[in-house]
Amino acid sequence: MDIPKAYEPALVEQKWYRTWEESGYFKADPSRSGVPYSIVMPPPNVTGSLHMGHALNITLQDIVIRWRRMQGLNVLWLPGTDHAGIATQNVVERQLAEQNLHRLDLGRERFEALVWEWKEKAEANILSQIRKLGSSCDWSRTRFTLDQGLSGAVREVFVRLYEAGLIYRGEYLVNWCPRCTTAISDLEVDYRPIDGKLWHIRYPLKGSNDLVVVATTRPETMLGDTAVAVHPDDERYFHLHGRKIVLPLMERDIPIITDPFVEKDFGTGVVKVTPGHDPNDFEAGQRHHLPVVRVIGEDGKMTVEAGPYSGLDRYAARNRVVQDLESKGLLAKVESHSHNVGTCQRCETVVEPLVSKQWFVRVKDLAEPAIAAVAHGRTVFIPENYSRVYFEWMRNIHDWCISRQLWWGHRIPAWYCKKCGEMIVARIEPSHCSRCKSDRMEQESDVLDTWFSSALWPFSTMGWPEATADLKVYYPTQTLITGFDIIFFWVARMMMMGLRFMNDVPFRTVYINGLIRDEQGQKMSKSRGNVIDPLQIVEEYGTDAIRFTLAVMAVPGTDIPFSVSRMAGYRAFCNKIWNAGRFLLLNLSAVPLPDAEEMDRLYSSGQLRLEERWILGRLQHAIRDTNENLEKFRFHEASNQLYHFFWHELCDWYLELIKANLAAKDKATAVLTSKVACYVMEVSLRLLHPFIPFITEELWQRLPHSGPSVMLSSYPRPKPQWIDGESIEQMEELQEVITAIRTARAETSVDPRKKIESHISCSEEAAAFLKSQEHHLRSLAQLSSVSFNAEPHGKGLRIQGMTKTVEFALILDESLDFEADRDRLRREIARLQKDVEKLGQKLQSADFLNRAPAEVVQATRQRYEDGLEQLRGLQEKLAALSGS
RNA sequence: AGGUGCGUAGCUCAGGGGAAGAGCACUUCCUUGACACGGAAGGGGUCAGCGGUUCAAAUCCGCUCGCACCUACCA
Repeated sequence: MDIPKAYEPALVEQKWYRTWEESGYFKADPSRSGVPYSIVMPPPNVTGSLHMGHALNITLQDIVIRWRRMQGLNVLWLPGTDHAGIATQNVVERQLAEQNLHRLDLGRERFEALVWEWKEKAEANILSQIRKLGSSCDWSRTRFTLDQGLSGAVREVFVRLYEAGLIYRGEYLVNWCPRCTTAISDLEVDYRPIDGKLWHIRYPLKGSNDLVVVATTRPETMLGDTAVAVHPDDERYFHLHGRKIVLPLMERDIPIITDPFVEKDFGTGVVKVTPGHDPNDFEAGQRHHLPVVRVIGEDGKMTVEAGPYSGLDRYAARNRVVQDLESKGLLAKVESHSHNVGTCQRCETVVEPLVSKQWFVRVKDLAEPAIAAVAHGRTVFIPENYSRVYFEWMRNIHDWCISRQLWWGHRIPAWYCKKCGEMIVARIEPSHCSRCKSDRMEQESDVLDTWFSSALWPFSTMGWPEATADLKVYYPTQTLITGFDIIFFWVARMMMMGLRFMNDVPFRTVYINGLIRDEQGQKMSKSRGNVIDPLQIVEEYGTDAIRFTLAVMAVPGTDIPFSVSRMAGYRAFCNKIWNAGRFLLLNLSAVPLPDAEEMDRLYSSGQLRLEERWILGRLQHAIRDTNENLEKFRFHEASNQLYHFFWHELCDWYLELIKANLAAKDKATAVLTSKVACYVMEVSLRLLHPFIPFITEELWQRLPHSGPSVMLSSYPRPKPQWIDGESIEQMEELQEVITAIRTARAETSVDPRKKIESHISCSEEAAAFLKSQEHHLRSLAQLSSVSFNAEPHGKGLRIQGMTKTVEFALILDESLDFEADRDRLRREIARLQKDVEKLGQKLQSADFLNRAPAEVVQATRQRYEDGLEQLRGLQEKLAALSGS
């Protein structure tokens, strides 16, 4: 048998992935039987390549999908990518900038062509990375948000919402990025603390020599002031009510208004009102019907409305305004003041709030059913507290600005008549104006916010608005797995759109995965230089190792400090699995894999030995736990528990215990042992497959199996009747005795290879049991002989020890370290004494005896008595040793 | 300002009302024919602090301290 000593992922991953894909194992078929189970993959942006967050997200989805597929469900996992408007446009713009070019130099068409070129490359790269992670998604259904089909869905939704009055166009204050030269939504603004200044400016009161002092962090906006406001109840300023201000520098009269939005305690309690450049002021302006003066333009420079400051950059204008005020004696004082400044999430430029004509979705009516759906549990968040995050935002939702002044995205399906100005919103480009019949129509140049198309993803990808078989079978999807950072951006909007256009929630469960951080818990970022490239990790450690690591660390909703050293531990686990398989391959008698009936027969035939009944029982536990944990999306517990089962039960004990029998000269014994071992291994591989698909497939194929692929085999279901309490207890006893003997040997520095004589005294019952397992005692504890309840013959030195049920002596014919032995005994005695004391106290308490459940009291008493007895024994041994 | 989460072994983290867990690191020993990406054994924790509920609290509740994050907004 040609099987390498160490698992080499590179040799198997590509091979199996290609086989799976080419055999069509990933393909969904709406016409097949089985309960549908679908997931749409959160589409990665075509901005670059996958990061660890994607690796986590994709791994978890694949685990769920492979598990459900093996359970026999009718599975669809639909992959794809997102055009990511601003982000992708920025990437290409940056490349142009390197050649000293701007997109305006190219024009819209040529620029778009360039972005498409980029997209093709990025997408190909991303999809191949997704493959490398072992993802079993249906590639025949791969979608891209700018695909023809999806674009059709976008248009359809836009038109329907417009016709329903839920989309409107108007002049409002929006967040504007002067660098990207586009509007961005509230969610795309990051606030950062900035050490700024608070300028106190004297505003002359009209018709008097009085001055009113206002405080501002943005003096340049005063050029656009159209009022000054005070709180209506502020006694200090009652005399100002109804008066006017002569706005300095601009020398125009503006009213003093009263409005409760003014905070009396901040600054001077008098605030300048600039409806054109501040969200609060904009609203105040609407309340008081103030004119809007736009002094800062879309390029971040002062407009003609700024008079003498026109053409200056907004920051240059600030300096000039301050200088001019100072020279006129109108600057009362300057304080340093730290405050939050909004910046563009994509390019970090300070955002300029400004009034412009934009498209909006009226969102209240859409939000209501989406709130209700979660409130009624039609969609459930895991962990559950994220529903609070969702509610909080949904209940305070603002209209959604969906237009972007970009070139990369879905062009808004609105046309304007160049002749009469009529606007037409339509599914197909109108050939002429419906009002004046002119054929000089021009399409709206704005594109839609990326999230507008992403919001349709769960159904647009399945062919909506056509009534496709996919939609019928696979919508709503079962599960969405995504990060908390896009609950508002994406999850909430999919909820709204799904309910509106499909009349049902887009997914039953939203599992929120955590953020991947570095080992020190720092966010991974290029600027910190702590980014780990998942594909590089895959090359170094293998896909299975990274997948298992991510699964083990995936505690729902909490961040994951990704640790390479920890992953090395899970690579070792893969290697362990490999070698367990290798061991069987090298030692099995040639037997076919026993089927379920044969195993049932064997189990009830009474031929199975302790270790076999035990491991079959433990296997059922593992099966049950894995299924239960996956059901609850507890990936970390599912995988951790499998790790423990496979390594520390199956490998450490079971495989060790069957070695002799596997190699037994007695053919029947060897065959029986082989059969059970085959079975245990085969089930374990199936159990592990969703987590570590490659190594399990490779071993499964090499070992006795039936069927074309482990990924198509059935997922193990527990057989509770194979959980045999007696074998588990007996096994524990055996393990305890073996471990105690090993400990005694190790601590007294007996040569580990030396077979030694042993003597055990215990109850008749225990003796009978241990006698039946004598071969195991000998091989695992390195004993030459075991005698029971008889005085040891021979006069060698003795090491003594005990467990709950036995006392033992190991006979040596050479000197040994008695002091070490005494030390060991003293330590054990001290430890036991503490325990026993604590238990004794508990048992003294009448409250405990009366109120604690009977089985707890019983268990406590048992432990107490065992402890006492052990303590007595140990003290005797110590005394004997000290005497010698 | 409001909210959420976290503080458990040297490090990174699970667990969660009835005997402290994992990976890595550490100590000692072992190249015995699955595996040194290994085996055996071991050291190491008043589970942030203070109070409360309970027969029983690392676990539930309250407060304090420290650390993250989210939302809102600060003229």
